[in-house]
Amino acid sequence: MVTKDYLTTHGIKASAQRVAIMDYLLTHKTHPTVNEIFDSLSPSIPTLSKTTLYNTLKLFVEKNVAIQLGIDEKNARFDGDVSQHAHFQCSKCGKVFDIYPTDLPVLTDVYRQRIGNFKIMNTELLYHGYCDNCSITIKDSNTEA
Amino acid sequence: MVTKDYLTTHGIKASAQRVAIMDYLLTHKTHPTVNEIFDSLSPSIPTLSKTTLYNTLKLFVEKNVAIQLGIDEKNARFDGDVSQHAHFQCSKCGKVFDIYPTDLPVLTDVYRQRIGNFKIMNTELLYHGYCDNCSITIKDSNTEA
DNA sequence: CTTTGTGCAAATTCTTTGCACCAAA
DNA sequence: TTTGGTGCAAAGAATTTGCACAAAG
Repeated sequence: MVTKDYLTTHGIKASAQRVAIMDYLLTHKTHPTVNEIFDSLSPSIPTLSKTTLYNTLKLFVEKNVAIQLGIDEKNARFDGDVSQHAHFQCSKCGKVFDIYPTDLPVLTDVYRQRIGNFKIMNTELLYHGYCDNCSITIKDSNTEA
Repeated sequence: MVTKDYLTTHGIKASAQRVAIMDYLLTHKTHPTVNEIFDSLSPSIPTLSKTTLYNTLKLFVEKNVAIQLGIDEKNARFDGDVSQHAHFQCSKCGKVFDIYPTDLPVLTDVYRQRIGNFKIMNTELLYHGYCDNCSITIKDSNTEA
């Protein structure tokens, strides 16, 4: 299985849980919260615990096979796409979307530099606003959360 | 007092608590957490409650006299500087620094645009790494948190 | 009075920790 | 065996909620 190799390549010992979690991240590019991952994997791995999820996701971030997003003020969200890209969260529906550098006027230069004497290890570009779908409906109703 | 006018100008009714909190934000550009603000103001306003802090900060963000930062995964942090600027958090000491566009190669163009069909209301550019001070000490010790 | 702000206490939610059990090398 | 992974239950921390009292118009 590819995911297993992907983990071992990055210095992570494979286990059924870890493979399942990595699989989930690579398959569902929805920037899931811990709970969302848990709810999705629980049926197939009934014994799965939140503790393992937290442990594993922390490990993934340390080993650079996942990133933790700061875009959602409520929950930690995770992304198995570690390539350089920005995120957009809709303030109405809460969904998080990927925005790749090609969609942006200028961006890549800003990344991974030294600013003054600060050594930058990683960069996060976040946008909040209204997505395609909610930009329209927001005019009709005030059904904000 | 200037702060009081500042609040009323932005459609916020002034109260002793609100003025004190806004004052704190404008004076201490340290991107404080709720607890930091609470600990600082408690001595002078002994009855101050966290509830009021949460209420007030939420109100400030809604009225655009403060922004809530997503840079710190642990706690919400607030900034009374609503001008466009980026933030850097040191992974070692935890301090948050302001980075203004002039310090960056390109930045302002990226802001406040429409990307595809998304309507962007606000933008946050976050950097994680090691600050001036910790860039040096990190070589000597492994005293990471 | 009437509306709005404040703050205590309790409840919720998210995350971490301690410890015992399991599995693989 | 020995080491490392898993998961339950409890603890901890941050934030929200319900409600009563106080303040201002």
